[in-house]
Amino acid sequence: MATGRTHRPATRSRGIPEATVARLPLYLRALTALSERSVPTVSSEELAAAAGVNSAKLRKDFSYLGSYGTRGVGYDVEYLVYQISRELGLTQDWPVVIVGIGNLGAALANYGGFASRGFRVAALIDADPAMAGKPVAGIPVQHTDELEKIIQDNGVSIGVIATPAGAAQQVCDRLVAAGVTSILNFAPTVLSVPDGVDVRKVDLSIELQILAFHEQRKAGEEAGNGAAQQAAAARSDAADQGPDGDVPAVMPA
Amino acid sequence: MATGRTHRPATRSRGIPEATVARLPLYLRALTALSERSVPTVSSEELAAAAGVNSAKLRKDFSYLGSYGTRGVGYDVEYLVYQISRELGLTQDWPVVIVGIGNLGAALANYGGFASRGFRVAALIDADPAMAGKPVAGIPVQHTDELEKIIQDNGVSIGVIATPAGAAQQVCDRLVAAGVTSILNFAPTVLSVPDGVDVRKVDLSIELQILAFHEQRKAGEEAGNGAAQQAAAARSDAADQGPDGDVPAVMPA
DNA sequence: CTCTGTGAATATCTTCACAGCA
DNA sequence: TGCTGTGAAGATATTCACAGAG
Repeated sequence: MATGRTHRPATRSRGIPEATVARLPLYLRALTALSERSVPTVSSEELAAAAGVNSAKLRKDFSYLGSYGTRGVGYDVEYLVYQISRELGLTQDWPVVIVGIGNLGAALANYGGFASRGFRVAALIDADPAMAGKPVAGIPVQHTDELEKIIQDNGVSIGVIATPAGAAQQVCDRLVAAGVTSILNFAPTVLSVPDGVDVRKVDLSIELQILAFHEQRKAGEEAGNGAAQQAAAARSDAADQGPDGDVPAVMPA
Repeated sequence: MATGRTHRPATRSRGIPEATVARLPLYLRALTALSERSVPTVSSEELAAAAGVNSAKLRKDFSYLGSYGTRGVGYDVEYLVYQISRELGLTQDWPVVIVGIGNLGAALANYGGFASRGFRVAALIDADPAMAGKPVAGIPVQHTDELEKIIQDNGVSIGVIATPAGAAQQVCDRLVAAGVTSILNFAPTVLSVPDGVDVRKVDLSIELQILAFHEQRKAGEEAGNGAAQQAAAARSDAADQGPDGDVPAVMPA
């Protein structure tokens, strides 16, 4: 099955574009904050500002979910929180395992945001026998030998890989064989998985390199400008994780 | 405010599309691995497989950099490593500060991939006075009061924020005021920055939510199928930022 | 012949701009 | 009115498919 070329048509899962799905968590976070402040409704303009996107995009995104707003008024915060949560599948509980309990794995285990939204750390797994039984974030680390059993006993379908790069593919294979179909990969490697398994990666080094690229370009273009330029407060804001506006590129003063 | 309409033409930094820039680090990693194995040349097909992308995309990406390949042969590994490194600005040294030395900050400080490619941890900064002076990853933590001085003395233009969400914007403002123009944000908040400052974010919780969305859909579509995968159903795959597709691409033995 | 480089065709995403409901 | 919802336009990104260099 080497050179796949199964060429799926990119298949936006149901009818919701992938780009929209990636923004839903952002909206949800902003809405949750509003909800905690007991704000009853928001306009697309306000919510968009809070989420760091433009309002037309937000409205278009919501239009894929249905018509949950009221013209002339805005969106009901609580209702929207519920709808987005449901759409994202956060109304159910997702047991997650973290494999590789080094510095990063431990940090992830301790990360509060984990538990907050439907995700529950079902187990911590590490290959080092010395770690076995040692509690991290209140959860005892288990040995890799138990991996398959843990996955099955807990009905885990989401796995987080925080091992060194060299071990990642092997761990991945075992997770998938045991039934995991979604993987969040922190190891700096490309993982091969069968069709039907989702992989997302988080890679510090790649992010820094992308920043360096733009940084270098800034230095080159402003070619003489030294330090902090208090650009007229223009306060654009970092939108998506990816393409944020930036790029002064001969800014039109 | 929001509706600035400054409408810069999206300005792909020079002429290199953002999507291509985001993949260059991936290619570079694959090439570096080949280089270490002393492989002299690669075809677009092989390199694409190693990087987890399709070969047409890779060739198109490289075409933005110039014509560095040889028809009928492939690409010279060493040469390409050099060209991509230069394009990404990795031939120079980038001092980086990490602000917020909790579990995550400490993990990042210890992360090897940091130093590997032109990035150097110039300083660790934390608001907790009790942390001051304590070495993490061999680097003594300094107090937030020193932030501006550290940035200026070291000529830092890239900052990493690993503080709690509540402190992130404030830290961000100080970094920017001190001269930082690229920020990697690990805090689960949207940061506002002036024009000309790049922000990229890494957010565990968002990634998990995106996986949950697809996971839910899988469960729904296969609707009767119990455990193991092997769904014939339509497949989406890791999209967005992690454009490693399904990519079986097993090494051609 | 093989494999790059690229125009052209698609597919996807973003933004505009405005009809029309509350 | 004020704001949502959305067709249509515009911008990016991906993929195809093949001319042509080596």
